[in-house]
Amino acid sequence: MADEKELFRVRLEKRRALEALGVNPYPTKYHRDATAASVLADFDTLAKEGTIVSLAGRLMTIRRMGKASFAHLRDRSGTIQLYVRKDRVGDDRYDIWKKIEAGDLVGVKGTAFRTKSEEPSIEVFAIELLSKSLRPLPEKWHGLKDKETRYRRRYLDLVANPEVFTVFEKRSRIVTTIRSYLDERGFLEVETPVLQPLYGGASARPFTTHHNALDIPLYLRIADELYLKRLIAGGAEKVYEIAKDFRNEGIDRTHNPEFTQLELYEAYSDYNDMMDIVEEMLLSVAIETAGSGRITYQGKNADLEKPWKRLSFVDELSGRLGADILSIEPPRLREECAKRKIDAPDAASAGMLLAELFDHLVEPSIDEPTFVLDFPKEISPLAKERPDRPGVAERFEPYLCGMEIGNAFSELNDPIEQRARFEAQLRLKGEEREEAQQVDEDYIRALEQGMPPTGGLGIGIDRISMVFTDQPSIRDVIFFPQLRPEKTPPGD
RNA sequence: GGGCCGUUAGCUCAGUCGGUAGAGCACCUGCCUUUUAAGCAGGCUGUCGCAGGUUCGAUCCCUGCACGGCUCACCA
Repeated sequence: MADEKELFRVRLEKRRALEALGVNPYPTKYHRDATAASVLADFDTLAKEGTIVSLAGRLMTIRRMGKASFAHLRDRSGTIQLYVRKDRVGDDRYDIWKKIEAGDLVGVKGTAFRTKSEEPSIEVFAIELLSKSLRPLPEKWHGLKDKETRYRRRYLDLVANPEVFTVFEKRSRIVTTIRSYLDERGFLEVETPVLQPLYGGASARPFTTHHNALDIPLYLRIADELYLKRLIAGGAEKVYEIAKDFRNEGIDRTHNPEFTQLELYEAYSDYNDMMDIVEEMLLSVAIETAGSGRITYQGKNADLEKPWKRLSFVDELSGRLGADILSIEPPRLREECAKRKIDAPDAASAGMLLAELFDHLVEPSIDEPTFVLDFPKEISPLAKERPDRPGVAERFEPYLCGMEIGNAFSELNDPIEQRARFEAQLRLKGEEREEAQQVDEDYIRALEQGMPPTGGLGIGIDRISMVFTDQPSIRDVIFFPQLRPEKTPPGD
């Protein structure tokens, strides 16, 4: 009687028995006027005044003792003990109660009292089945640990491990805090196309789909950048979008094929203003989620109350290599890579080699909240060049707790230059054209119309959610992370 | 894609130096009106991830595969 099918059959049997007793196993509504937490918060008053409270939730445990039972009822707010006595609910209702089991959703009415051991409880006089559960609960003591099952059946994970909710509540507060921050500063929240005839705004492989009526290929966006900047060209001045992007690439602890990004653009600003926004906005997120700017991620501390460290990509890497990286020829860069056993694809350009070297030599040592500045222009096709430093882009990437959490720049708004940059990208990427920025002629036309000088910023919402909820994997901040489909789906 | 680890009952896990397997929880039956990892008595439960190989015999050893985790690589 313990294999899965048998457990299911036994529960179905109980459902039938309940129906035979005139019980609808799936009624439409239940009126409740309290939660476990609200009762516990106000317990002594409720007990003294004998107030009738009505609660609803899932039965997690039942301890039956013949003509009386104890059970724990859980709702989103918490857990409270129920005491069900035969002489209080009546013989008929007690027969029904005997067919209700752990995992079922019920509504109860009763009064507050403390047991001999002082546990605050509800003495129930009316109990109603609200939804029959046909599958067993995971182990009551050890819970559900298997990660695969937890990710695949998040509903079961949430039942077995309610603390998972707190991570997602925090994630929600993070997004709310960001919205308030931007709304208060006059930013307009907008929506731009997910389905795009050209993909752009990042270097990544897209998901491809097809529109039947138009009979054209469409791509799921890899970024919203180029559309948001069209709005800036149209005079929007301050816009943002918090949206899903899709990148057809590998999955690991920090990458999910669909992920959420904040992108914002502010006219008449530059990347320095974007740094101010990152510092201020994330401090407000930290205060909201952690109570202060001091946070801990996986044992590492970060203090967001201090200004972020500035680290120059070009200077730092030049220091490590003992030469000005912007004037090193590609063969020498290849040597440097080889010396350190860093993979250097034949097609890699100077800029790509520099990015490789940086990722291996500098990135691992980034610990404090840091803005990595001064990226080579060649790997920053949408960013303006620094007027005082040719070859260097007005761009930065914020790093929090060692993790890259975004990307920002003074937006390139010279249409002639932008076209040249797009074309250079296509040449550089060679066969890997799919990852290159495509030449978006309409975007260039928008720049030709005239886009003000603009600062732009992208922040990975999943990544910062990992940090602010102290979760080691992106899968722990996404309810339904992408997994390979189950080999044998349920349903026999 | 490479390396390492995992996969045994619904859940959490043990185990078999090769002889087709166990515990606790859950579940079933009975008793029990202040229990709380309720208790007592009795009971049920398995393609040991999948497929080959070696062997008289494989859940165990070997090979391949699947799924997952970690990690390296790739990838903003």
